[in-house]
Amino acid sequence: MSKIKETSTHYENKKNLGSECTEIYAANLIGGQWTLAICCHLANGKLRFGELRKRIPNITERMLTLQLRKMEQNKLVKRTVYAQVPPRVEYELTESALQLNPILKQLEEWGKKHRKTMD
Amino acid sequence: MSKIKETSTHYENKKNLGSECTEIYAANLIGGQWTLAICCHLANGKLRFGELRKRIPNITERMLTLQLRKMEQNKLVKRTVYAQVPPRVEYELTESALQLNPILKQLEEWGKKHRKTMD
DNA sequence: CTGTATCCTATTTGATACTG
DNA sequence: CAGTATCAAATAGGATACAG
Repeated sequence: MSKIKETSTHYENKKNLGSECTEIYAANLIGGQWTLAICCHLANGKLRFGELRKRIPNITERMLTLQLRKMEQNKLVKRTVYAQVPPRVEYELTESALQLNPILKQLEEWGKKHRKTMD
Repeated sequence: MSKIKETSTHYENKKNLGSECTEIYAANLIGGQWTLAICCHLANGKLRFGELRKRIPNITERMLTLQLRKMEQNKLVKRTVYAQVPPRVEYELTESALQLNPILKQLEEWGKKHRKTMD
C-alpha cells in the first residue's frame, strides 16, 4: 500500500473512472484484498488490533495496519486510542460503513448463485 | 494481468479469502480496474470490441482484451464471433451479470452518500 | 477490425526484524 | 500491545509494434 504516484497514467485512469462512475468509486473503496474481511469481523462490534489479527488468518501486522489506515482515511473505520500502558486501540465500523452491510449481504447472495454457474 | 503464480502466499491468501467469504469472492469478480466500466457500457445491450474501446476513455486494446477474457472466464460476459472478413466480435452481459445490476445501483447510491462524508 | 507479443513501469503484498 | 522499517516478491497496468 505504498503511496500512489500522482503522475502515472495508471493513477489518472483510476481517478477518472472513480470520479465519473460512483459504483466504481464504491468498488474501489471495498476492493482491497483484506478490506471486506475486516468489515466482516467488525460487523458485530469493535475489536482491538490484536483481536483482529487473530481472527483474520494469515494477515500480517503490516497489512492489517495498512488496510486499517486506508479504511480510516476512507471513513470506513473509526480508530480509538486509549492512553494506557500497554497500549489499547479499538477499531469499529463507521455509520457509513454499517450502511454497506445490506448491500454486502446481497452481493453474497449473488455470489452464491453465480458460483453454481461456474462449473 | 499476468498469469498468477499458484505457489505464492499472495495467491493462497486471495484464494482462501474468496472461498470462505462469498462477498469477497463476488467483490473480486468485479474488482478489476475496468470491469465495472465494461459492465456499465454493456448494460444496455451488446457492443463490438471497437465500440467498447471508443466508449471507454483511455483503455488500451491490451487491457480491454485482458479484462474481457477474464470476465468471459468468470461468466460475466458472452463473446460471439462472426465468421467474416473483417472480423466482427460482439460482447454482452450474461444473465448472471445482469442480475448484478440492481446491486450496483445500490452501491452507487451508497457511494454518493458516502462521498459527502469525505470532506 | 480484432486482437497478440514484447518490454517496461507502477503498485500491492509478504517476510522478517525491530521499537516505544 | 500495537505498531514501523526495510527489503524482496508478485501482480497489475501501460506503450508500442505488429499479425490474421
